[in-house]
Order: sequence, then C-alpha cells, then structure tokens
Amino acid sequence: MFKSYNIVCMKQDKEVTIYDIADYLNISAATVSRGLKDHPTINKKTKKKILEAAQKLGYRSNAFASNLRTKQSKTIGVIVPRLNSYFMSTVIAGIESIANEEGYQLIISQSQEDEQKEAANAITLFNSRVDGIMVSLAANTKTTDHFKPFLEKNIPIVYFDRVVETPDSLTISIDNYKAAFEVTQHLIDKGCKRILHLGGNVNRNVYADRLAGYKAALKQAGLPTPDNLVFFSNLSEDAGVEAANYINNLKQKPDAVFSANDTCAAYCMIRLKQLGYKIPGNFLFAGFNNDPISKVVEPNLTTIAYPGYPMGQIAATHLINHLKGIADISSTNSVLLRHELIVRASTQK
Amino acid sequence: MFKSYNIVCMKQDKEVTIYDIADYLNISAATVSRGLKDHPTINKKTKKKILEAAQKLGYRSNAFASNLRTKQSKTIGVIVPRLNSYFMSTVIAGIESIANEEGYQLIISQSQEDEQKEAANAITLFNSRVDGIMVSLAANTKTTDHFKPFLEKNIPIVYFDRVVETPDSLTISIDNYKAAFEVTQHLIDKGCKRILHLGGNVNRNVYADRLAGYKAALKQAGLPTPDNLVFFSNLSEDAGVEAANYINNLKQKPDAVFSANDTCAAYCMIRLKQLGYKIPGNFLFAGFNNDPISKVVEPNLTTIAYPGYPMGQIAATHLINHLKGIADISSTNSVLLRHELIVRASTQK
DNA sequence: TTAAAAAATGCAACCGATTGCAAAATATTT
DNA sequence: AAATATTTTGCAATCGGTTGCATTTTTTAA
Repeated sequence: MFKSYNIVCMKQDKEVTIYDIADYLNISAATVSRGLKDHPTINKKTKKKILEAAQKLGYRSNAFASNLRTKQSKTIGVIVPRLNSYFMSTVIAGIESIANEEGYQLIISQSQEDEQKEAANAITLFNSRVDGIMVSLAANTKTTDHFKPFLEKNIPIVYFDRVVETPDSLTISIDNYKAAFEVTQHLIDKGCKRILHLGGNVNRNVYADRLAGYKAALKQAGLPTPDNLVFFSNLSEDAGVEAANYINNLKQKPDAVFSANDTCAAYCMIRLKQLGYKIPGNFLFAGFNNDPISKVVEPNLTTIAYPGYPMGQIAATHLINHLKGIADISSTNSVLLRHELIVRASTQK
Repeated sequence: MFKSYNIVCMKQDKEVTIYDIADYLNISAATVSRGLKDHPTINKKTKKKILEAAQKLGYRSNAFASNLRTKQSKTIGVIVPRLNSYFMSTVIAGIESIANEEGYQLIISQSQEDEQKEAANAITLFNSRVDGIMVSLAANTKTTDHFKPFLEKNIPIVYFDRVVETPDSLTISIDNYKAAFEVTQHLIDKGCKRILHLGGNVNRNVYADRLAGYKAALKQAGLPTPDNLVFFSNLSEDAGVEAANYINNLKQKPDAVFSANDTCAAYCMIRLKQLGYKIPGNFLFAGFNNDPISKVVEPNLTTIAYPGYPMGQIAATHLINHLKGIADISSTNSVLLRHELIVRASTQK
C-alpha cells in the first residue's frame, strides 16, 4: 500500500531527461543532447522542436551526468584568508560577477589565516574536481605544497593579492613595494624624519614588500631604520591599540606612522588621541587599502587605494580564458594592477 | 604517432576509480564502494585493505558519479544582495564555517539588489541541483515566485536577515521592530522630541519593521510623526550626504536622527559636521548594524548590534539538519536572534 | 534518373559510484 | 559432521548526458 503510494510520489517527482524528450518527439536521445547544446549538425527545425519540448516537459539538464561524462565541473574554487573583510569580499564580488557571466560556479572557502586549514580546503576543492582555483594565501602559509596536486593534474592556479611567484601559475597583485615607497616618500616630503612602520607577517609578499618599500624610501632619503621603528603584528584593531601604547612608551617618539593596513592605523590613531596626542600634530599617519573606515576616521587617513573588484574580475577572467583555451596562463607570469596614493587630512600638517 | 602518444598521456592522467582498487585487490567494485564509506557489512580487514589501496593508488572519489546516482549534490546555494558589505560577508563566513564542517559545498551568488538577477541566480542554483538554498532578499524583490521551483521539489529554503514569512520555509532574523523601538525610545529618553528617521526600502522587512518600530515608539510617547521626518533612500554613503543636506534645508530641524543603517548615519553625520552642526550638540544620532565604521566615526555611533556570524551559522545548521533529517524546517517558522542597543557618544548630550 | 556529396540522425558504449538481491564464505549450533 | 544462522561479498542494473562512428535522409551534381 504505502509502497505503491511512494512509487506514485516518486513518479511525480521524477526528473525529465533527454530520453523523455526523445520519446516525446520520437527521435533519439543523441539528437536531443546535440539539439540542446546547439550542435551544428542538427537541423534548425529539429532544434526548435527539442527546445519547445524541453520547455513544455519542464526539462532541466543534469550537470552531474554531464560532468561525469565530460570530466569537467564548470566550477572554480576560491580560497581566501577571511571572507569578512572589506577588501576580500570586494574581490570576491568581482570574481563572482565574471564567473556568473561565464557560467562558472564558485566554491568559496576560508583558510582563517591558517596553513593547515588552507591545505584542508585545497584537498576538498581538489576532490570536488574544480576546473581551477584562485588563492589568496593565509598569513602563516610557508609552502605551497598543498597545491601540488592541482599542478600535477594541470589544474590552473591563480594567486591574487597575497601571492607567491611560481613558474606555473599566474599572480595578480599590485606593486606593494612601490606603493609603500610612495607612501613613505610622501611622509618624508612632509618633513618626517622618524617614521614608524606597523608591519604584518613578512611571510606574505604584501607585508614583506610594504616593509621593503618603506625601508628603501628611508634609505634613499638617508634616514636611519632602527629596529624599534618597526612594530610587527597581525594588524588587527587590537594590534592598533597595542601599537599606540608601544609608541606612547617610546622614549624617542616617531613623527609619523605608516601602517600596512587601515584598520590598524585607525585604531592606533584613536588610541593615541585618547592618550592626548594630536594627529596630524604629533604624528602624521598613513595606512594602506583605502578601507571604508579610512575616510571616516578623524582625521581622514592617507592611504593607498587599490581596486578589489577589478582585481577579482581580472583574476577570474584570466582563469576562465585559460580554461576556455583562449589564453594560456603560463604565458603570463604576473599581472600588476595600478594603485593610487590618496592623500587625506592625516598627513596634512 | 601523435595519437598513440596522446593515449599514453591520457593513461598517465587517468583517474583511479573504485574499479582499479577492486582489480588491484581482486575483489568487487561493490565491496570497494562499501568499504570506502564504512558500510557495516564489510569486514574490517577488507576495509583496511581497501583504504590502504586507495591511498596507495591515489584514489579520489568522483562526486559527479556519486551525485548522479544518489541524486543529491551536497551543495547549498546562497543568494545575497551584495557580498561586499561587512554584515553580509560576516554572515557568509558563518555559513561557510558550518557547511565546511558538515561536508557541504557553498555556491554563492549576488543579486546586486535586483529582483531579476535574483531570479536568474535562483534558476542557476535550481539547475545545479543544490540540496537547499539560503536567501537574503534584494531590495526591490516583490514576489518570491522565482523560488517556487524549489518548493515544488521540496528543496528547503532558509531566509535570513531580509526575510519573507512563508508557510513552507524558515526565516532567521532579529526583531527589527523591537530593536528600532528601543533605539527610538532611547532617543526619547534623552529628551528628543523631533526624531528624524533615515529609512530604507519598505519592501524589505528589515526596513519596514525598523520604520514601524520607530513610529510605534513615537506614538507611545505621544510624539507626532509628520511625513517630512522620514527620509527614504538606499542608505548608501551618498544617501547619507543627501540626508544631511535635506536636514540642513528643513525649517524645523530635528533634534535626533535614527538611521536604518550605520553607513548612512555616519555619512550624514560627517556632512552635517561639515555644515557646521555639532553632534551630539545639535542632533543625537543612532544607526543600525554595528558596522565597523560605527566605532570609528566621531562621535562614535549609538547603534544596534546583531550577530552576523552566528546568524550564518544558525541558518546553515538549520538547513543542514533538515537535509540530514534530524530536524524539520517546517516545524519552526522563524528564529529570532538577540540584538543589543549599543550606546555610544553620539547619543550622550 | 542516377550517382555522389552533404546534412541530419541514430546506435551504443562510455563516465564511476551505488545498491537490492542473490550467492558465497564463515561461524555457530545441534 | 551436518545443519542452520550469520557475515561478507559479488552481480548487474541504474543514474543521465556525451560522442565516435555508422546509417539514413536530403540535397546537389552529373
């Protein structure tokens, strides 16, 4: 009794397949398959009939069957340190816009800034047979061995923002060295002689390059770079507060602060103001990222703007073009996007 | 020549299947299949052999074949208005954390606040046979007809934050009415008599409820609610500036502003300060969301905090439990999360 | 009108994992 | 040692779309 009822239910739920369409039109499934994907050898009239029948019967194609047969998933994997930062979510929005347009799905995962989790996510993506991956590395990632399986299977990898130069994969970023140099030079031009840098994990190119650019600018200006003028942290809000306390305790105070991100800069400024300092009176301040808070914090923060949304779009476009065979990723090694120094009140004496 | 070379290449790339493992161990593929998924009827020793062989041969399971056969994708679709807002990316981070833990993949798409695109995304997700979807509605979405196909196929839907009450699906949100009431009451308690509201699209529950809560509080206090004390917009940065200009042009100025989000509140404040007003001197200010900028803008903004990350986790947990058959979604109608009034300097006279 | 060329369609074997049911192997009980 | 019960394993069909090659149909040329 129940069984037969169930069967009826199943029948109702039953998916329409190309075989159903074939039966309905008295043609073969092969023709239907070809007709649905606009194969050139199928007669236009037949195509039209097929499309109409598909519509009428409520057909939807089964990607699993197709993927199984064709061995491609039309899916791109994305690994980022964190989703919920303004910059990252903007990049991902850019990626999504292109992927969506091109009929690719996105599988997004977070490494939470942890190499272990990054590796685990990589395995998951590998096992779900993504056609390609896009990666922004975790802060503590030392090796990229966990991406080897992809390379071995010729699954393309695009690194963005937090990149690592490798012969086989494309990197998309800005010239962090140059940008940091420009920021530092800007502070020097304003007459600063003791510029403190709030640095991130130098494992990552973005922070290493910013540090290097900062040092290079100082060196070129003939300014010393004592160790106690660089304060390393994870650049969080709390780190900004700590940095402020650190500065407060320095015997010889800096006259400017260049932070490797805006969040840390903003919270450092806020804390310093609490401690009675004036900005830009006592310290000029510059950040990096052009985060929304940079134009809300007081004084508005001088910073480096660089385009997250386009970065995502460019990364996705390169990857998809490679997948489509239009352009080969390995022909290009890296793409550098433009950045821009945005001067605001925090560096106006 | 080339052909045979190609074949060799293919062979190398060839994926290891359960059949290869079966051949290798001289057992059947059925046993391997069962062994790999810890089926109870398989001998432990056999299991061990299978696992070892799988390891050694570099086997990875083919989800397409499995999905094709089992007719489930282990994938959840997500549709949000925008990825790159602090709140949304935080919710998604929460969703991801649970999905990842439970072995589900996420497919994320953006409606860009547009009903058409929302519908298109829905179709895409439907065709990729997600096991369930999680939706936060676009601002201009009028009907939820585009989700009907899911309901017809018994694919569960969870709405979060920007929800719509329906008999068949679960909604997860906060009590926006009550929260807005509390904010308004707080302003009234501070002695405000003319409180202006910056409202969003009342199509969406979040903005309609916030407006209603605001009005209810005024009414209860016996205060009038003239139409010109509500300024509707998309609550963007620009809208905040416009709102400030609007206020500046009002003959009878308000003594407080309650904005339906923090972004709009912050930019409204900034613009008003530019125009020479003092905050909280001339106007008390309150926002909604506890966005990062709310504690950076000066004065720090009184606002409503509500938990994005947990909201994502809860939404994902409910959906997955439903999919696993542990709990039925339709038994619960809606889940309300706790919110909290955070009083900051912008409402301290 | 017939032969040849071109266009359209069909056959059937995949892709790889799953699972109901039957069969074989092993364990337990008389 | 035979009979029964219990574990393990295997057979074979299935999921639905794809595609090389063969076949049929239609068009063009002779």
